[in-house]
Amino acid sequence: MSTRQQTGTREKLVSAAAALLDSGGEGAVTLRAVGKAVGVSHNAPYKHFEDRGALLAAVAIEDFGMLAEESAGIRLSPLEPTVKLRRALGTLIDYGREHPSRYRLLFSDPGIAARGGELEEAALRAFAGFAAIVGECQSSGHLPETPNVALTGLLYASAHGLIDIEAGGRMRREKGLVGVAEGMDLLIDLLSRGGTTD
Amino acid sequence: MSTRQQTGTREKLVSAAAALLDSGGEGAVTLRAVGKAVGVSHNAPYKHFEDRGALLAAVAIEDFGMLAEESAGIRLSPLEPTVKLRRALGTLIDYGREHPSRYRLLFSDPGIAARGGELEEAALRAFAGFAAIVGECQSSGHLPETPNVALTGLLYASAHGLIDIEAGGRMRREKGLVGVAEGMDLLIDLLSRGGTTD
DNA sequence: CGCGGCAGGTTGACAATGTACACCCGTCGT
DNA sequence: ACGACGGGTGTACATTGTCAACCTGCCGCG
Repeated sequence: MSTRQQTGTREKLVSAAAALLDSGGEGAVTLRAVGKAVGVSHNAPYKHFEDRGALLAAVAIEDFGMLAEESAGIRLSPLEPTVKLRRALGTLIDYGREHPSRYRLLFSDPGIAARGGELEEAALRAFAGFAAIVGECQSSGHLPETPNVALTGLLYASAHGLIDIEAGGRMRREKGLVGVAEGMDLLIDLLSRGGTTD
Repeated sequence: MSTRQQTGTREKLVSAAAALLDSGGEGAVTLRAVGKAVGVSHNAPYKHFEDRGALLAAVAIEDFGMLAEESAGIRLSPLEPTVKLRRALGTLIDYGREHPSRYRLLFSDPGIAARGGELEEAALRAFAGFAAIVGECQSSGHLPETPNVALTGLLYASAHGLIDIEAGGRMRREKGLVGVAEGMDLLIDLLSRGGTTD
């Protein structure tokens, strides 16, 4: 418990960047705008971040941490494994719906992905939490005995695909495409149906 | 048959943009660079496209058409339904591997998705071809009787997720994550196992 | 034939933006 | 007392999308 509120300009910068991301997309996150939002000059961010990408990466790290925490909370809760799984996927879906640009930053931005280090660790932590939940579903016989990483990756990728497509503006109802939540439910249903048959 | 090779600068611009996309990512597609590659001035593109986005959209439309054609070819071939499905997904996967930036442009770029019209039609045509193949698999009992759009959307989204994650640089072998092709195979296997049980 | 228009191209200018550099100030450790 | 250094500021610059004014060869029409 710490690493928090030391009045830091740095944290304000990260928050401002996240807010801009939400309101205007990645393009709206200009160093000048971020600076103005915090009340500093457009060059101040450079005292805290290597470059624009590092600022975005900081946003991503923070959000990955948040997602990992939620995931952990769900895992430790006394719910049925499949319920946990659906709930974990639900938080991801909600996050993607409420913060499409941030979602894309974390999960779909090549520029960010390249920037390893701390960010990569944060991402892996989040993934690991999810994997654990999938593992519980497998142990309890609700999901096939496929190797855990493979199945987790598949579920994660499917969720990502659905969310990403929706976030990208495709998958409108008019086209008859299925929604994100329905899509995941469908997938889980289909997977668990073939589950017990080894 | 026409609307083709009239020596047009326009087509050269599209090709150059596609090439730059391949070699240096979306960021490398500057109007100046495209112009230089074609041998015209940096403002020439404006005589053919509304703005930079329209140029990118043209690339996307062309590629969507190509993918739709491939899809149609596969559908009309005398293969087993599931083989067709795997092959159709395979072409998508290959396309994503060979042209990651272009793939993202078509399937994962919010700026492009917003630009409806001709592009949307092209995308829907490609999707329809894929849906038809999925339909064949369902009729032949190889895939569950779930409503076609839903299942198609799910398969398409899963493939997209896997490809997108790989294209983004995540999903490295070292992390133990499954590869794109293996992921799709796994999904199809799991789905078809529960299929006949309605 | 002459000529007006127009598609397609050119140059120049502009504002926004990421980034580099030089400078400035207040707080500490010594 | 003081020097270094974290955190800030302002200026400057190259790159880029976009706009506007201008040019130019071709084509249809009088």
